[in-house]
Amino acid sequence: MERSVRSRKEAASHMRHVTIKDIARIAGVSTSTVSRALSGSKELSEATRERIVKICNEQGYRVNALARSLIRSRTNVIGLIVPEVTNPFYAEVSLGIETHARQLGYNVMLCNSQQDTKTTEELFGFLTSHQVDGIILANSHSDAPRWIQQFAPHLPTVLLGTPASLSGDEVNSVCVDNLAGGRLAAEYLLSLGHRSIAYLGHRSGSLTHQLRLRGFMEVLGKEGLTPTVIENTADSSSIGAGYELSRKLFNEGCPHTAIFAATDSLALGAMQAADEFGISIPDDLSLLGFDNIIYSSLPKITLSTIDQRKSLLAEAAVDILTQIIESDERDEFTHRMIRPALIRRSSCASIVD
Amino acid sequence: MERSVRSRKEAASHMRHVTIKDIARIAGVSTSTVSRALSGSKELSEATRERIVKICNEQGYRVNALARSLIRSRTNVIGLIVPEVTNPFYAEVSLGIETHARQLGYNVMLCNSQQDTKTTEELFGFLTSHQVDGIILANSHSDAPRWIQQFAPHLPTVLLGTPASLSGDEVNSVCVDNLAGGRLAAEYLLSLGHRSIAYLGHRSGSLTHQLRLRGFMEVLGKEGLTPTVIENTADSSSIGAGYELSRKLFNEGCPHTAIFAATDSLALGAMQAADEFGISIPDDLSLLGFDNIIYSSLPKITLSTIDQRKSLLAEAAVDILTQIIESDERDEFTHRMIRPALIRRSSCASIVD
DNA sequence: CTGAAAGCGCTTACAG
DNA sequence: CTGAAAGCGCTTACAG
Repeated sequence: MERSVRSRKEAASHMRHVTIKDIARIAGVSTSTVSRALSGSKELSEATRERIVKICNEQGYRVNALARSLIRSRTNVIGLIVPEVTNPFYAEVSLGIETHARQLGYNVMLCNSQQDTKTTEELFGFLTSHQVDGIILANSHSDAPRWIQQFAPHLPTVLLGTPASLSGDEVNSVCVDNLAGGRLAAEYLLSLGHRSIAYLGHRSGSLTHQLRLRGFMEVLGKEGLTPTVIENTADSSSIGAGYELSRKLFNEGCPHTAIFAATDSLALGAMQAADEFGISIPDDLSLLGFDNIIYSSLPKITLSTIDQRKSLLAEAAVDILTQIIESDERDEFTHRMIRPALIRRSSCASIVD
Repeated sequence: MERSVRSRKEAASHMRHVTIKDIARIAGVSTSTVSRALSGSKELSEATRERIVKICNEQGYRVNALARSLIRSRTNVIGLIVPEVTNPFYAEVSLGIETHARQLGYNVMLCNSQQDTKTTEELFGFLTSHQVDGIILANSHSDAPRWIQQFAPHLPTVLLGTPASLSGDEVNSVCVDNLAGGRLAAEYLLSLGHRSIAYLGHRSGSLTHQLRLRGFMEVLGKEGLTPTVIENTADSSSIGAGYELSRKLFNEGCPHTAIFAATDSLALGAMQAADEFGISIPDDLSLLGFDNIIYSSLPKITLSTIDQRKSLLAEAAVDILTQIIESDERDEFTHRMIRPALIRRSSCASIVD
């Protein structure tokens, strides 16, 4: 009788999941014992635990993560908000975060904010509602620290990609050392013999860009050199922006032997423009990027660049976040810098006099 | 007394979330009423519902999705398993799926399987354990239909990217019409005047490739033409594979005026090889790809190709899945084909005699 | 070593 | 229109 009601239900909806109760009944023990057998609690005999585990496998039992999380008040999932996964930088970061998190026993819920503040706010709400243990916000918008403070004041969070402004902002952050990156770029170009260099696509509103430029100028300055800074007034460092800026530069008769672009995308735009102007890279002009997005390694592109080391960024973000989660520490804030790396491909050549 | 215990707890861990009980106490109603006010149940007076909603906002209340899902036995989250988000094809598909799902009130949990069977199995288990309402598996491996049947026999699922083998496989699927894509490629190349064409990188184990080739040959056949098929024995259609295959072809003195590559990545490899051999595209050789990955639109690349229309694929997959979820229908299987589109860029030229 | 009981934060018949 | 009660599937002190 009861059996028949049961099967009716099963037919109507998808198969009922087998629960801890079913296992308990079959094993002839209490649900507490089953629970303990599964949680690896060592306060029960090896014999029963094995028997129970065996039954679970036979029955295809899977713990209901919802119920478990509800009672443990831990979900072991962390939220990740990126502008768009289709951006290769964030795709790599996402993969790195997911992989590393899984190794540490966490799963990630990935959300695309489309670089929209309202959406970002909603996503924070959504993730909170799903009781994530923490959130990583990957974003280089200068308001990002504020978003974190407003939208998730009580949750462990880390900001990936922008340095949190130097003081006052109570957020954890991970980013590449942009200052060092700028220096690295200058040293490399200098070592190749370049002395007349343009810095392409500086967005003065971007903290990241500011730091890159500062490091770059610092090193050139020691040689008594000053780069020509080409400002980007658009609001993103797109290929298109790099193209427009470079066209203008080439039209005016570019006097430089090398261009350091604020990002790889800008450099890609510069390549396109150079192509149209019959300027050969690197024979006529050396071109150095920043980011090392996947595109840059493509055949026919092979852009030399400064690597952001996305997997290190990803790992550091996960490490910091999980430490906060597991230590319950909310009064300290850590800022981690990753050392950038020079990637030599074929877009820079040395000047032979 | 109780108060002081409470605040101690708050200090120790992160702030306790405000629950439905707190709201009920403040509003002077029962938790049932609060619940009803939030679920939009219309069986309560507009006055109280407004009052309750106001209190919820003031208190920053957010429903606990875990508890709600547990009792509703619906999570409104769908699982998505892709090989790797860093693959631009899957990045676009992921973004499309997340965006469309969110519009329909679903959230997605994205997992990277790294194209590994064991990982795939674990991910199915993980998602099941998290009680997702359904799973989309984006994968072009020919075993994919079997994975679905084995790992998620009782869950709504859809396979994106491969056609489920024509009968027997009880899975839902969405993919581009590869046969039509092959035809489209042939028609285009023919219209440009090409008569001696190579089909580059055919993997005979791939159902997708088989269909592309069949459509391609069908149209050429009508003109009495047969393409030279260059087999790819490697297990993936990488840029590297395309490069190696093309090098060999060019070394042997390529007699063709056009190459149709089985995928864009292969075409990219062909570009690289052509560059090295001093073969100009499209002046000396026309090159047509398949997929339309983002790379193909990059400056200096501008590959003509057959578009897989990822956003349509994504939407169709979500639509099918949510319909199954909401209808509880488990005995029908739908296979949706998306029409491919020709993208003309600059890698194909017409032959002038 | 094992079980009964309480409870995580909700929702939803069932009464009124 | 509203409340008391049961229950979703688990875990974890508390007893024994």
